Amino acid sequence: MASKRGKRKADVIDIQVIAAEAVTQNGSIVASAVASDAQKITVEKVEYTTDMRPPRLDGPADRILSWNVASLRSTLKKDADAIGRLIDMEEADIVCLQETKLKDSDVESCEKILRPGLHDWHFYFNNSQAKKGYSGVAVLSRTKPLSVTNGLGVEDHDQEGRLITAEYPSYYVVNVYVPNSGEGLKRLDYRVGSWDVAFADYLAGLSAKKPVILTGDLNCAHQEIDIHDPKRNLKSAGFTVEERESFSAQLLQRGFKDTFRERYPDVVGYTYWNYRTGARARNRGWRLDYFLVSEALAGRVHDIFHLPDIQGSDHCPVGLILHRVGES
DNA sequence: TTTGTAACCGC
DNA sequence: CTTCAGGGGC
DNA sequence: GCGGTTACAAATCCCCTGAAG
Repeated sequence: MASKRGKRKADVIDIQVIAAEAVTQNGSIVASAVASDAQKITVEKVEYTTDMRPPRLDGPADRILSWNVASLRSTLKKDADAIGRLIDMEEADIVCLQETKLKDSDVESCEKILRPGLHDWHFYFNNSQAKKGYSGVAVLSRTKPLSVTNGLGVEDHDQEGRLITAEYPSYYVVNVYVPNSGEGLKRLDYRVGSWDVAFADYLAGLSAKKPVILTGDLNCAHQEIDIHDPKRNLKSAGFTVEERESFSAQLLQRGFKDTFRERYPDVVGYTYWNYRTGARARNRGWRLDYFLVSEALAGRVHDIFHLPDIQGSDHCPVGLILHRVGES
C-alpha cells in the first residue's frame, strides 16, 4: 500500500515502471501504481501539486488569478497583504475575486487596504444588492480594461453581484460566482433552468465578438474525479446530475475548454474544502473553481494551476498563464 | 457539508 | 466602538 | 455474511447582521 507522502525507494521505482504505461496523450503521468503483492495491483489517482507546473514562461504572457476569498474583508483582516503577495509571486496582471461579501459601503475601505501594494491598478466591484454580506465579485487589473460591465444584463439575475466582464484587446475576462443550489436543492431549478441558460446566452453573445476567458467559482464539480466522495454527494448542491449536465451542455458543448481538465485529464485537483470537518488537511475537496476558455485561446495556454497551499479561504486560488501573441 | 450508523438490498 | 448571539451558507 | 446503497441525525466551521452595552 503506497502512502501519499514518504514513499520508500522501492515504491518509487515500482511507480516509475508502472506509470510508464499510464502516461497518456499529453505526456503527463496520470496514475501511480504499486504492486502490493504478486496478485494485486492498486492504482491511485495522482493529486495535483504545484511542482507539476511548467517552467516559467519567458516572453510576453498574460497572467490571471482567480480566488473565491469567502469574504474579502476577512481575508484582508487576516492578512492585509495576502493578495498583494499573491500578485507579486505570480506576476499577475488580472485578479478575479468571488464571494467578496462586500456592501457598496465597504468598497472604499477595502480599496484603501489593497491600494498600497497596487498603486496603479484598477479596481472593479459588483456587490449584491439583494442581500447584505453575500456573494459579490471583484476584478483587479494592472492595465485599464477597454470596458467593464456588471451582470448578465438580465434584471432577474443581476441582483446578487455575481458577474463582472472586463474587456481586453484580445479577449473578454468573465469573472463569475455561479449561484449555489443550496441546501435541500431549493435553488436547483433556478440555477439550472434559469441562471445557467441566461449565463450561456450571455457568453455566446460575448464569444461572437471576441474570445472569452471564463473564470470563477462555477459551483459545480463536473465529473467524479472532481469530488472526493462522488457516491454520497449525488444529491448535494454542486454535484447533481442536473448541474453537471448543464455544465456540459451550456459551457463545454458551447465551445469552452476546461483548461485544467484538458491538461490534466486524470489528476485530482480540488479547489474547495469544507471548513467544518478539517477537510483541507485530508484533501476531501471539490473542484469548483475553473478557467474555461474559448477554443481560439486554448492553444495559448501555457499553465493552468491551483495554489492549494494558499490559506485564507475555504477555496484556493487558481491561475492561468497565456502566451501573448501579436500585439493584441 | 461531512460523517456515522442503522436499515435494507441482492447475491 | 466592541461584543455577542443568532442565522445562514456551504 | 458481504458489499453496496439509502436515509437520517449529529456535529462541525466561518462570517454576516443587528442588537445591546
